[in-house]
This record gives sequence, structure tokens and C-alpha cells, in this order.
Amino acid sequence: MKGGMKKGKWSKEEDNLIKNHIEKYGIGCSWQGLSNTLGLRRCGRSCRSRWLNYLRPGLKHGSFTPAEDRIICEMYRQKGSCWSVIAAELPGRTDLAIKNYWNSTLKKRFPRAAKSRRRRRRRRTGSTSSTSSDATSLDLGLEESISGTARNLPLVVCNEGDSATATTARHLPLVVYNEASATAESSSSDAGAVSAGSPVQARAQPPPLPAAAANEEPIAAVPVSGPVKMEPRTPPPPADETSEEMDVGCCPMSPLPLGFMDEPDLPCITMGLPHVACFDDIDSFLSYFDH
DNA sequence: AAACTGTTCAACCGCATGGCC
DNA sequence: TGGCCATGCGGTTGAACAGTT
Repeated sequence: MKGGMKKGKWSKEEDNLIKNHIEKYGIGCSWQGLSNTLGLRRCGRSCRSRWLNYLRPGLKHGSFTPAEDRIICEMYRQKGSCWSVIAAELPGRTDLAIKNYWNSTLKKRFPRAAKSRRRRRRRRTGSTSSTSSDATSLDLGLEESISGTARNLPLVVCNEGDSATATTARHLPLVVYNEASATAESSSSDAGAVSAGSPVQARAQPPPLPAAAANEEPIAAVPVSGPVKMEPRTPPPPADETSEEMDVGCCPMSPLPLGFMDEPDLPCITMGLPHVACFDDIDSFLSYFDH
């Protein structure tokens, strides 16, 4: 224990002390000051971490949904391991939770993405030339490859009942329906453009669902207009260690990469979303909407 | 039932940054 | 301008738990 500071797991009593104090008085001058005030004998950053990642109201502690998987993968592809940026797109999720989820689960599904991204990983070395510029330049390429159609399509995540949670993720054409609510709501990346609970925008109809899917995870779908390419699904190319692209295939009828559709524990998704045309990477998936 | 292995997640650590003096 | 301090962020670690043999 350094300098008499306590370390290790937090007790319920400590949690309650912090929670009650912040709810009543706020954080105050500093986290260290808060720790001293409460007599916690914890370092300030430890208190901050505990509050931000566990005690803060509005946090979601449950497992990640396929829609969230999709957002994380796409954001990781765009931004790399900027977990705080990714977390900003997933209300209720912390950067820590997302980072853990990626490292423990998603990274294994997309080893190529993890490898290529790791090579890009910016390291804050003090050199301005290395700060996020590498990722940004790559991101610009992606930005420009996405025309307005796909870029501005909304992302909606509808939870059970009518307490739909509308969240946003720029560039992500995604609508998630939930049979229980029997509604689809829309939002855009522009703050406040459409608030949760606003009248439904009939942008798309949910695909027909098998009865068994009704009580399962939210179903995902993407509205598609215009001609639909009817192509047999081609297997992804062999893993290329030098590729900068994520090893994710996509289908325009689903916001989920094909890797997810192959997931054996997501039968409702694979059953509800037929493969109409398939793509081996997200770029071609997104550019599909340009035509 | 016990030992072993794999997975998950919370906490910690180091580094960078920004504000203040 | 430079030093100090608090905070933010991403990487790593290790304990707890779950699954397997």
C-alpha cells in the first residue's frame, strides 16, 4: 500500500459513501479531495474510476447486444482503440466496459482487425506527428467513401416496452426493431433531430420474423431501396496479414457483419435476415447504398 | 469432487494533457 | 516559461468465476 492508500476491491460501504456524497454534493474540488473528505484512503483516480465505470447512474451492466457489437466493430475500424470515442456512441457503456468486451470477445472474432489496428495504434509519445494523425488519415478515406445516403441513415435501438432508447452512431445505417414495442423509431447523428419517443418514421418495415424470434434479442435490419443485387454469397478471401481492412463481411439486409450471422447463438438474426447480397468488407457494404 | 483451464471484468499503472501558479 | 498537480485515457494485470476433464 503506497502512502497508506488502500487498494483492491471496493466494498459496498465505500460505494455507498461515494454515491451518496456525489449525488448530494457533486464531486467537489477534486477526486482526491472527495476521497479525503469521505475518509476512503483511496487515491483520487481510483475514486474517479470507480464512479465513472461502476457507480455512475445510467450505466448499463448487462451483456452487449448484436447492435452494440456492430457499432463497436465499426467504430474500432474507424478510430482504433480510442475507447472513449467509441463509448461516446454507446450511451450507458463505459470505455472500460467496451475495451474489456473487445479484448475478451470481439477481438477473437476479428483477429485481422485487431492486428491491423494494433499496428496503427497511436502512442502518445509527445511527438505531434504521431498523435492520432495516422488513424485520422485512414478515417478520412473512409469518410469520403461513404456518400450521404448511407452516412445519414439513422441508428435506432429499441428496448423492451415503450421506453425506447434512441442512440446515435454516425455513419452507421442501422435500425434495430423490437417486436415487443412493435415500433421503429428514428434518430440521427444530429443532436436532437429526432428524440426518443417521437412518432415513428416509416423509413423501413421490419423484416418478417419467425415466431421464435419475438422474444429474443432485438432484430436488426437496414432499409434498402432500389434494385437489390442477387448474388451468391462468396466466401471471404483468405486472411491477409497485411490488410488494413477489417475481416468482416456485411449484408445490406443486416447491420451485422456476416461473422455475427454465423454466430450459432444468434439464430433469430440469421433466420430473420436473408442474405440478398453479400460483401466481404464494410466499405463495399456501405458503398452499396450509393447506387 | 477435485484439479485444471479459459474467460471475464474491475482495478491498477504509466503516460499525456491541460490548468494553475 | 517551467514546474506542479489533477485528470483523462489506453494498456496490463490479477482475482473471481465458469466450464471442462
